[in-house]
Amino acid sequence: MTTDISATAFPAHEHNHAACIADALDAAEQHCGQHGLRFTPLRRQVLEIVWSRHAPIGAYEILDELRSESRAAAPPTVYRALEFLVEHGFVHKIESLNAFVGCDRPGGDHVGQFLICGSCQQVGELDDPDIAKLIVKKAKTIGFVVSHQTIEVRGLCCNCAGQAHA
Amino acid sequence: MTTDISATAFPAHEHNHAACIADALDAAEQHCGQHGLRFTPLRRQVLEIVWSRHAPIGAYEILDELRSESRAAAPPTVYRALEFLVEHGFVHKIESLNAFVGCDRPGGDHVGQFLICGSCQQVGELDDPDIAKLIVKKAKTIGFVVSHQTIEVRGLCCNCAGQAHA
DNA sequence: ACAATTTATGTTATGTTATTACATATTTAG
DNA sequence: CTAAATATGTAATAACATAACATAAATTGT
Repeated sequence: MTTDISATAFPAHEHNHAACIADALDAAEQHCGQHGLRFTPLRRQVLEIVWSRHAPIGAYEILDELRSESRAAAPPTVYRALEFLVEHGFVHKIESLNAFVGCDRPGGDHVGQFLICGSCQQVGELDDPDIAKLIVKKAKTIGFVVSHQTIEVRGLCCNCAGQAHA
Repeated sequence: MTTDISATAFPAHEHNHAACIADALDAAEQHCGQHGLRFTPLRRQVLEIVWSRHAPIGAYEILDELRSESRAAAPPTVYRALEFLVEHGFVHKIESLNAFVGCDRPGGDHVGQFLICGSCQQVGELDDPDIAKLIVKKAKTIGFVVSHQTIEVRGLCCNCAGQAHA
C-alpha cells in the first residue's frame, strides 16, 4: 500500500498558515518560471485568496475579496484567473461545492481525491495511485477508457472525528 | 474481483428503451409501495423525463419538458420532485454536470460511481464495492471517517472508444 | 364522514454560479 | 518599433438553485 498524502491534508489548528501561503505562491511562481507561464499580479492575488484557508472558497467570495483589496473586478476576472490556476494545477475545483481549493503540487496531472470535512469544512487531498488505478481497472472491465477522475469524499477529518464523541 | 455492473451501463444503441423506462418506473412504484412513499403523478412524470435517455438532463430541461406536457411548473416544482427522487435512489445527481440521471436500483444506499462518456454523453454506473472500500481504507490512514463518496469519471464508453480509431 | 394535521404542489420573487461578447491594455516576437 | 498574441476590463445575460408563502390534496384520529 503506497499511500501518498499531500501536504494539504488537514493541518493542525496552530500551524503556520502564512508559511502555507508563501510556499504555495513560491511553488506556483517557480513552476510558471520553468514553463513559460505568466504568473501575473492578478493570478497571484487570486491564488493567495484561495489559499487564505484550507477550505473551499466560491468564485464570488474571491470576487468580493479582490474588490476589498481595491482591484477592479467582475466575474470574468475571477473565472479567468481560476481557469488558469486550475489548468496548471495550482487550484482544484470541488465540483460538489462549486468552490475552489489550493493545491501545492503544480503540474496538475495528478488525480485529486478530496476529503471534505462536514464539520470544519476543511479539505484534504489524497493523491493515491492505488485508488486511481483500481478505478481505471474496474472501468476497463466494461470497456470504458478513463481520461479524468473526480473523487470527492464527505466525512469527518482527523481533528473533528475525534471531538465527535468528546 | 467482484465487479458488479449496473443495468444502466451503456446499453447498445438498438436497445429497447421503452422497456428501460417502464422497468425503472415499475421499480420506483414498487419501492414506494413497499416503503409508504407517495409516488405522485408529478414525481412519476419527472422520473419518466429523466429516464428519457441514458444521459444526464438538467433541471431546466426537465422544466421545459414538463411545460411542453402542459403541466404548470416552475423551478421549485422540478427541484422538489428531484429531491424526492434523489433521496430515494431513483435518480442521481451528477455534480460535475449539474444534471441528473436515472438509477434503476431504488434504495439509494449504494455508492454511485459514474462513468461519463465524453463522446455520446451517456452515463454508466459502476457500483463497485472494492472501490468504495479502498477509498474508506485509504481515508482512514489519515484519520478521515467517510460518510459519502462522489465519484465521477470521464472518458470514452465501450461503444465510443472503439469508434475512435475507426 | 368530518375535522385536524401532514404532505405535496403552485406561484412569485430572488439568490447564486458561470459565460458571452466586445473593448482596452499589456506583453512578446519579429 | 510594429504586429501579433495574450491578458484584463466591463456590461449584459445565461444557467442553476432556493426562499417564502399560498393552495390543494392525502392521511390520521375521532
